[in-house]
Amino acid sequence: MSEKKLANYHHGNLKEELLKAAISLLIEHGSGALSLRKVAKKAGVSHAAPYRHFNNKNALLAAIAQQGFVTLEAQISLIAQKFYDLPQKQLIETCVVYVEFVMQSPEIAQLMFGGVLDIASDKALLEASDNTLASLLRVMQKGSQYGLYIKHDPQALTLAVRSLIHGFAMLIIGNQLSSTIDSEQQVRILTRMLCEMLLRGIATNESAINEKLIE
Amino acid sequence: MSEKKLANYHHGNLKEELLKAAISLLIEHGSGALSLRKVAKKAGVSHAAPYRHFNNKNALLAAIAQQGFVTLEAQISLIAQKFYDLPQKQLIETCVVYVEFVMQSPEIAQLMFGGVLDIASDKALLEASDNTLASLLRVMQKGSQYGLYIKHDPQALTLAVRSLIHGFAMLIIGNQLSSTIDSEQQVRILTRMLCEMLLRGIATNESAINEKLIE
DNA sequence: ACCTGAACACCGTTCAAGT
DNA sequence: ACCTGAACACCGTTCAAGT
Repeated sequence: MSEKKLANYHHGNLKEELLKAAISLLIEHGSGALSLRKVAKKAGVSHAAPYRHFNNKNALLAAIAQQGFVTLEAQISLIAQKFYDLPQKQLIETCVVYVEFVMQSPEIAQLMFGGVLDIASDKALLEASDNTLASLLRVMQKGSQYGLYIKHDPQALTLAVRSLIHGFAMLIIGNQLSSTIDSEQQVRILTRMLCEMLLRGIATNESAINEKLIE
Repeated sequence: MSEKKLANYHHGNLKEELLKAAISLLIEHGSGALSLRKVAKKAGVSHAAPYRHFNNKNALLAAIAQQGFVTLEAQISLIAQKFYDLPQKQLIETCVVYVEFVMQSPEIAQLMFGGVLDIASDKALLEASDNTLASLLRVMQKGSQYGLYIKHDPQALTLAVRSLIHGFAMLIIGNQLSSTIDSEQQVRILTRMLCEMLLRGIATNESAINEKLIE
């Protein structure tokens, strides 16, 4: 007993260990079952040890969310790079990647987007969040440069795409689409369909002319 | 002491009292601070009393979510009735109402949509959720009858509108749009803008033709 | 500098006992 | 039938004390 304990006593990377332990508990048993004490136990330290590395439980959760934003940003940037000269494909594949990320890590997505954490109060978290948004904005700016979109500025375009795909992803992990969704393949198809609908519109030309949209 | 206590002892509407107490605690102090024991205290009963009326804490939360779905459904149906022969206005005002509901009751919205509750396992909750979705579907069907939309079936149209507006609303309460949003009036404007973008599309005709959307 | 163990004020849930 | 009070196994957080 004492041998392993002594070896780990000042191991220096307890912060990383705690993060890894927390993430694996989160994925295995859900956020409802995640306690700091279990994280500490899983990392092999006392329940008070995490407080050397995180101010409180929320700070640990914020670190997980931050890591989530970094991962998502990397995936979006990878897509942007992969389809450098195909802005419309960039857009669609970015949306696919976004939805797949949320579906693959629903608990982490809830930490990132659920509003429990005060993003603005954590500098590193805010930066990671901003970077993710910036990568999406870049995709839309690219499309604008290619003359892909009508009138609207990239900020508005980003908000529209972001809302659409975020809503779809959150509906999925919120179990609001259980009757609509049955396979991962279908999610890809629906994501593309939604992008197509936003890109081309869902109104007929006649109705768009015949009825005033804004009173 | 005994007078009031005896009067309330078998008051019969403790279930309603508990719900009201829970909702007011939820609104005042957030879901993180909501405990069954505080709810019981606020309702003036012992901490074990709620278990006569709810199987567990989640059952209480499910009842709150159910009530939320009923309220939202009523608001959507009211809009549909108010603009009976203006399907496009129906759509836009429904979206406005949806976003305003979520903004006004973010904690309840999280219960409804956050995925913590297993909606399918609670008959009453599932029914309320289904009714809400049905009211939105009816709005889209109405528009289809009026020839407002191109090709897509009402299910697909509903998914698109729902994703867009749900995403926008959840981004707002998830504090993801703090730099974009500053007033309630602006939310209305942005909601209308997003609806318009989905209705008319964001792609130029040229780009929609020049580049294949689906590989 | 880093971790432990006891302590405190909370939880959700159960259950015998009271009315 | 409905509620109470004690009890249990958990929490997050703090802090003196150990190495």
